[in-house]
Amino acid sequence: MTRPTSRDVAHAAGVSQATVSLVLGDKWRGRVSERTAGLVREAAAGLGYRPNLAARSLRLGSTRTALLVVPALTNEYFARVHTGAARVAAEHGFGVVLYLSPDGTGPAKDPFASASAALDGVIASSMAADALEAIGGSELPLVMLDSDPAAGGAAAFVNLDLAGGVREAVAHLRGLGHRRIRHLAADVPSWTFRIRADTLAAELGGPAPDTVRSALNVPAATAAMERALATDLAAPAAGRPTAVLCDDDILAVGACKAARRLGLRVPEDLSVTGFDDVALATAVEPELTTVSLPAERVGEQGMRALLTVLEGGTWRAPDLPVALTVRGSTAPPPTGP
Amino acid sequence: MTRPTSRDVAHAAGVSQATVSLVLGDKWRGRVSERTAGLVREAAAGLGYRPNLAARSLRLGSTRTALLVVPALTNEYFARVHTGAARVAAEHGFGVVLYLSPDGTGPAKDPFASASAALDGVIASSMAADALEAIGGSELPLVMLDSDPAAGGAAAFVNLDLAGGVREAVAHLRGLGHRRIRHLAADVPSWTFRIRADTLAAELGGPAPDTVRSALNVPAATAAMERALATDLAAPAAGRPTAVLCDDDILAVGACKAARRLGLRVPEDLSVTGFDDVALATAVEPELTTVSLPAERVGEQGMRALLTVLEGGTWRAPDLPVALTVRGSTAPPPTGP
DNA sequence: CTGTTAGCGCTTTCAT
DNA sequence: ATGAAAGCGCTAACAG
Repeated sequence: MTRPTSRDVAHAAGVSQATVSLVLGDKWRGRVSERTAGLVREAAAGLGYRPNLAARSLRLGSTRTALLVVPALTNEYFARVHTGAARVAAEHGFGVVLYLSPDGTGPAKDPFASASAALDGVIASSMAADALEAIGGSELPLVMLDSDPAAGGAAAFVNLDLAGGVREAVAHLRGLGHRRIRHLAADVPSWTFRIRADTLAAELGGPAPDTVRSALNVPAATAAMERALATDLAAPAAGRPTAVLCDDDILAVGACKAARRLGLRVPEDLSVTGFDDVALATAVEPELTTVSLPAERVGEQGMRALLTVLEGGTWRAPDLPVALTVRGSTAPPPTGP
Repeated sequence: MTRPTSRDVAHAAGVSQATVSLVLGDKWRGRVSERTAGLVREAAAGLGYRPNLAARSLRLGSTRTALLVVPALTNEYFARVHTGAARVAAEHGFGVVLYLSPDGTGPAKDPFASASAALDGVIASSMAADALEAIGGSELPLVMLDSDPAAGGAAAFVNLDLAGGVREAVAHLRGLGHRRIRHLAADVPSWTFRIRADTLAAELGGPAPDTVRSALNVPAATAAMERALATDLAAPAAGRPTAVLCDDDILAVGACKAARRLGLRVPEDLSVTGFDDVALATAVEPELTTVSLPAERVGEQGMRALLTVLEGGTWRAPDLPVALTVRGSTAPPPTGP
């Protein structure tokens, strides 16, 4: 009752192992007769033959497996990136194994200590940069997601037009009449967030004066924003920020909660915009005006880029477009008293 | 500049390959001298040696890899199950590879078509039952999560005390004064939801009269509940359901949105309870009263169970306890007009 | 204590 | 058109 090997198939079909390999590897055109090929396939199916991947990898020297390095899957954005990457991988007979960077209690200190760590390449998010240090020495092809292209160090980059998203959000708020915009920034030292801050500063014509930082979870964002709002309310109303641009939907949700706790209505008293457009954005009320990011496409492109690099090619592509989705959390600022 | 093999290490250390294997495999006590062992480790470190997992798997016949079958990681519950499973796996030198069942566009039709599919065992959620059919023929050890233990077919089961959770929720609502409780059920043919319905029916002393079914996403739940509520409001107030027990936090969020759209306040006019206690539950307002499920523990236990089975052991454990977390979405029913 | 040897299941020349 | 044989890197008997 042990698993059938290619030798068993060969024996059953009355041919040699080599022939089995050719037929099943789809490399037999003109080298094996139609009839023999049929016999082999029948025998394989009959025995329920499955090639032993370990043996194949050993022989071929490649595992057809990519490592995806992200901070955590509980962040829906990354769950979607994974989905996209896994889909494209599967289409090409590749597998994806995850390495969750040590933000939480990541699975392993060293991605290569993990048993599945026989890898052909790595796809990594900028939010998992620290984890990459562990990989550092490795000579594997690397594709960076949402990272500073100028930084180099990777074989390919997949980026979103985040600057465009920020500009769209700012234009939307300005169009509504907002003059002073606060920035609720993610307190994460990652390029994907720095570019938001830099773009906002450029838009506002100077370093953003009203920046608040918060960890990437709702309670932290609520607390941070509550403090900021309390300060604002204590000061004269004139010139007070009337809108908050948030680095992430999670932060935006926190901002909304904070506003409501202090008796402010969203969007009548305070406008809020988010980033990502995950399910959360439409789960809350009011639904969030937010910059929609094509998370799955990021994963897909990342995998395509890696595949291309592995084939010796070069990967170049424009930034993925993003778009502001206007919903209920933004409105004109309150009119004077 | 090719990757060093154990032979290279042996050569560098001036010993044989076998000795290297013993030392690095930590099986050298009393068989190799301290000094030689040190030499080997030094040489390995110096060369940056990494064992070739494919070769090891081939030799050992086991891959130290488990397949985790879940519907989708974008559901935070399953992302957390994965986190738990991956942690325990890593502690034991195992890897976890994911198979997302075809609810969405799963990565592959056949989990074993995937390249990473050199597996020692499978851990599967009951919500991914269809995917298991594809695996059907396989002789791999199987651990089922949240599935009917009476159904058999698996080497081990990891279950939650969902019935206890339902009973707690009902008791809570009854204690507040609710007499008629509606059930917003997940329209998913999976044991984890059937047990909720069955327990509720038992509690109510008969088949739940006010059941509404919905797909597991916020918009669907909102729509389904909106319809139900509209009917209720058209009927006389007396005897109208005053509380909704939802199979999942996602559904509960939908129920809250529906209520608000029809001008009902939560919890003053309608009480709502959820299931899972994911981040969403505290992101919305009011925060959800919900049955908290230890998702990561489910993943951990699942992996432990599989490890035990792989070692030839038998796994038995009581259902994991759950607990109702009371927050703002439940209150006494409205008093008569 | 350490080295030699065989072989896991597969792919791929090279003969025939 | 097919078969024989070598070898990928590792581990586990068995010798010495």
